[in-house]
Amino acid sequence: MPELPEVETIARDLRAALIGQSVVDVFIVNETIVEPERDYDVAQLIGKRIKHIDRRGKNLLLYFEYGLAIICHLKMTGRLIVDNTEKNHDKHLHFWIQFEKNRLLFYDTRKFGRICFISEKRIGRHARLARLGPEPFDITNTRFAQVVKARHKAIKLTLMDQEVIAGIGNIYADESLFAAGIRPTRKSSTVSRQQLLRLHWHVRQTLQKALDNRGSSVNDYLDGNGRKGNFQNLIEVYGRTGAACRRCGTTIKRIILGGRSTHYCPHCQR
DNA sequence: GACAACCTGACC
DNA sequence: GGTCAGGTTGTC
Repeated sequence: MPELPEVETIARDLRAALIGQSVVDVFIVNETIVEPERDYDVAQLIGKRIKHIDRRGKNLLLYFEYGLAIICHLKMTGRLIVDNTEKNHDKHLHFWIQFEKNRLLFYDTRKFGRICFISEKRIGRHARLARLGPEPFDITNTRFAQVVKARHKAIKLTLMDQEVIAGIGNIYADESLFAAGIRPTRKSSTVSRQQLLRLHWHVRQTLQKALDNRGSSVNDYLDGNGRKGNFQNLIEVYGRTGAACRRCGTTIKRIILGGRSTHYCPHCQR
């Protein structure tokens, strides 16, 4: 479910609520969401303070004292919510940490999400993190144009390729390409350097706007406080199949690309 | 590249 | 009953 703006919003919410608190207890309700390779026993978290919380691509990183860390990927329906009122017997609650003042709960309807108990010094070598490309807000526009142009597949698939750029998923790939006026099916390598420089600007613009609106709650997404985002109300093409393009009135088209629904305006995007 | 797999729920 | 869903990974 969550892409960069959603994961970043959650990271900020968790940061505000949890930093500095000690772990009182940890509960794994469902082992299937825990990656089998662990650097330490979860009981070791008890008594340790949470030092900082980061995001890398769509991964959330929790750092505790004594070099203990947790990597969390929410995949499609995962949620990380700070809540003290929630009962523990929800069907989709798989993991939670009791802190001094708050409780952090991990829910996931489809159980695609994963939690990894890893030592801080090995985080960079975790298989999923090690392969991630640069963050869209860190990469320079010239470098962006370079790495995108080097790929020989549909530009939407390049944008969603986490090894090229980290954090862009189905919603923001569609929205960024609409903003830049580029058809999702165009081969990356055939898009001009000028167009790619513009695209990078629109990618950052789109992600920033989504961030300012606390992410998109199209289906399941809730922020770290259990509230919906607002960006779903500002979406131009994603999920608007058959509706009129707000820019030109043409009917928004839906095709399948890389197995994912892809939405675009046949008139505005060439 | 396309496709199935991992899962559950919503909707037609 | 079938289709679809903010993701990733492995197999043709």
